[in-house]
Amino acid sequence: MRIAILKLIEAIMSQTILDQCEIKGLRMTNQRRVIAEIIENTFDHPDVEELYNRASAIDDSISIATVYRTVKLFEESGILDKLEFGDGRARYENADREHHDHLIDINSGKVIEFVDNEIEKLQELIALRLGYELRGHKLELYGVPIKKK
Amino acid sequence: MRIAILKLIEAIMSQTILDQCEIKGLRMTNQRRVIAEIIENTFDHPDVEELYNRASAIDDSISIATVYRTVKLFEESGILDKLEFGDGRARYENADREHHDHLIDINSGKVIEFVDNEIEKLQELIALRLGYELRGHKLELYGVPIKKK
DNA sequence: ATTTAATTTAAATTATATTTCAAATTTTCT
DNA sequence: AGAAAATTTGAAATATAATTTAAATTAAAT
Repeated sequence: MRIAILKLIEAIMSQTILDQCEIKGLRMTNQRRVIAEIIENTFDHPDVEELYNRASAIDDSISIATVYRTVKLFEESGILDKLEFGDGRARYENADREHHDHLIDINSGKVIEFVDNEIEKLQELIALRLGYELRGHKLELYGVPIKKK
Repeated sequence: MRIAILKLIEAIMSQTILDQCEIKGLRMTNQRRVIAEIIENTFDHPDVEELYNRASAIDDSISIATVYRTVKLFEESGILDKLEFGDGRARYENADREHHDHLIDINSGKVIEFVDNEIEKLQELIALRLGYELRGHKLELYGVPIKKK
């Protein structure tokens, strides 16, 4: 019973991207539904090209121009976050996803996600000290695995 | 006397970019000298366009192609560090400068440098917890100025 | 000083992300 | 269903950072 209530709350809280589109009165085309669906179930940071590949696998009539238009639309609607990693391409992630940073294994290239509240708070504090309100950050740690004997 | 010794040590330690070019056997043209000079006395993070502007002010025969070529050469020689913020252009700074992180004003694009020992230590700790030995990191804070009344 | 090899210039080219266009299609409204 | 408006397609166009090219210049070596 309590579990049922929790699930209900969860259902109310977690709007799907489709719901958000609905609320915002966006006209829902099949292309937008496909892209929304992909973003919904994506936990990485695809660029437009990659989104286009994934979308094409589901509906191969989608054009890359539509992907560009849709991510722009979704971003302006607050559904997507645009990320700029310095490689020239914009990357996107579900704006609903929880924040995380990355640790990159410089031997294997493996990427580990982590969140550390202390460091999050410290960053805000540092920004504040410098007279700024923190709006975002990018933290990447580069390391090598510690050998165990 | 002790101060004199300190100054001597400092002189030995702090090679100019010109010295570094010498050591690396790079052919020294006037254009390269001008660019080296600018970087030596620069404490911000100019992009190529900006370096070109500053260089042109000193020697207006310098072409932007040379600036591109020279920053590439200097970067490959470890004289310059290439920075990639999210705006598509590469920025450069003297590789000799002490480590620091960056706070980027997302309204003006202004870049503020900072060092925070607590956050440095915390990063090592986080890496350690994840089973890694920290070898490097990249931290950028993005913020907006706090309005004062 | 002369020679050789590297470098520079200015313009053209490449590379690549993103936007735009006209025509065709699809969605929404009545 | 039918009409109007928005959207999509595929290709072409745009924007712009970075690289390359050929001819001219310059640095370094002899």
